[in-house]
This record gives sequence, structure tokens and C-alpha cells, in this order.
Amino acid sequence: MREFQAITRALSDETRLRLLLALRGQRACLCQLVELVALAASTVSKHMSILRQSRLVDGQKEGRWMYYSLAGDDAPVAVRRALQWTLDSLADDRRATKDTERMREILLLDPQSLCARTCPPKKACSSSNRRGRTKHRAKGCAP
Amino acid sequence: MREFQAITRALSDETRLRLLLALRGQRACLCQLVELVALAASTVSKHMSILRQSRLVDGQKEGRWMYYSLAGDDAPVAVRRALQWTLDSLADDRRATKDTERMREILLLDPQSLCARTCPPKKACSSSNRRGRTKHRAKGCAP
DNA sequence: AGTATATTTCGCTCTTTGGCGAAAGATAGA
DNA sequence: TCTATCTTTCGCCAAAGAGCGAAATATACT
Repeated sequence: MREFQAITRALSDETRLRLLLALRGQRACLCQLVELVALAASTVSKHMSILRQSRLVDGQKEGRWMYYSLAGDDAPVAVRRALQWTLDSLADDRRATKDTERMREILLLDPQSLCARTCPPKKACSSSNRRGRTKHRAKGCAP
Repeated sequence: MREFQAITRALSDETRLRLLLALRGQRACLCQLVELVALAASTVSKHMSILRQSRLVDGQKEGRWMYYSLAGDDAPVAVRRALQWTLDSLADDRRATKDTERMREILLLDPQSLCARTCPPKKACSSSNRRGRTKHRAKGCAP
């Protein structure tokens, strides 16, 4: 029951659903997912934590990066079935398809250049950077 | 996506899950479900409304009573699969099993005697009944 | 019509949760 | 060890949601 609810709760939020589906056929680190959904890193991290708790998503740390991927065959049956149901149901979902495409683009960039931007995702690089961080400018910070 | 989320949201609440599973193999009216989960009728009604919106549950009005039952074969595929997954995953759940047993007991009583109690489910028949309703005492109100 | 009763809707409170930024934790490289 | 950088944790706020009782609605019976 608890396990089951962890799954349904994980799946009941749109952002989490997007994040989950973005991992179809590929893995991604946090900053790549942040790039996709354009939310604060802390927010995305919490979402991924919830997805991992439900076991729908696996996480593997590699150096500084945490790579997330869909649950594999080692996951409990209930989880695998839930995942299968989810993937089937949303296979042709427009938003999810767009996200997956965008995800592939993001994956072409290496994490380095992507994550180097400490800029908040919303207000996108305010010109007046308080705390003069002159040395390491947010180089990847595109408009 | 919307349809999918309606399902996962409906399934993500424990009370709703209990209500849904209580309908395994049988149908029940609101007051019977109220008896089961011991919550206010308005609360249960809202839960059932959410379950119906997700199409996991059907409702058929018969006279004064509204009978709820699990979605049948006419439901969308996503719904049927979700229901199947849910029933399979929780087939042996302790709480759900107990609820189902209790539900059968409740169904033996006819709705009449059951629903006649206007008493709030929690504080169970306060002796000082404000508004002297002398004529129609809450007869079904057991201790 | 009028009453009784089963259900739903409404307005409210309190809790949960999604969002943020700041600070803390972890890891690689100098 | 010190610094840079990726991720997580913490504390806060606002919105969503679960719960209640009262009022409204719907239906049957007299």
C-alpha cells in the first residue's frame, strides 16, 4: 500500500511526469533536467528524490554528477508495471514527445558547459550580478 | 496527459484508494461507504466524485441512492489498465482485505437502516441533541 | 403540497506540497 | 588543503487539497 502510493503520488504531478518521460531511452543528470523544465535546481532535485523513492527512477552518482534513468528490470513488479503503463499511456503525448526531443538536444551539450550557469532559470542572468563573481562568469548563460 | 493525471491523482490518496478497493466485486451506495471509512458524507461524496471523474468508478443513481461500482469494460484502455494494475498490486493488501470483508458485512444491512443515522460519524451521537428532533431519533446510531 | 432522507455543493480551516533562494554537502582538480 | 561546481537540504511562502458542518438539491412517500 505504501509502496503503491509512493508510485501514484510520484506520478500525480505534471512536472514529475515530464521529468520521468524525459528519461525514456536515455539518462540525464540534474542540470540537464533543470535545463529541460526550467525550474530551480533545488526543485528538480526534490522531484527526482520523490521519483527515486518510488523506485520509478534510478540514480547513479558519477563524480560530481548524478545520473538519473528509468527503473530497470531489477525494480519490483509493481514499479515495472506502473512504468510500463505510464510509458504506454503517454507514448504519443504531445508535450512528452516535445520534451524527449528537446532532451536529446540537451544531451548533445556536455554537462560541463550546461551546468556552469549558476543563474536562476527564471530571471535568466540578471545583468547586475550581486556578489561580484568576476572570475567564473556564468559562461553558459544563453539568452 | 490530463486523463492520465486524473487517474494518478485519484489513486494518490489513501482514503480514495480504500474506497476504490472496497468496490471490488460489489457495488455500494454513499452511506455504505461512509460507514466503512467513518468520514463525513460530504467528504466521501467528494472523493467519489474525483474517482468518477477519473473514470475509475461508475455511478448509477437508483431512487435516492447513488450506487458506485468499479469501471467496466466500456472504460478507456488507460483506465482499465490502471484499474487492473491497482487491483493486482493491492490484491493481498491487509488494510484493503479487511475493508473488503467489512464492506460485505455492511452490505448485509439494507441502506435504509444504515443511512437513517444523521449523526456525525466521529463523535457518534452526542447525548445532548441540540434541535430537539424528538420524532425521528437517529435510530441506527449504534455505540 | 409537505415531510423525510440520500447526496451534493458551499464556505471554512488546517495540512500538505510545489516552488524559490540560501546554505550545506560532496567531489574533482589545483 | 583550498577552490570550483554539482547536488541536496533547509526555511520560507503560496497554492492545492482533505476534512468538516450547514445549506441546497433530488427523490420517495404520505
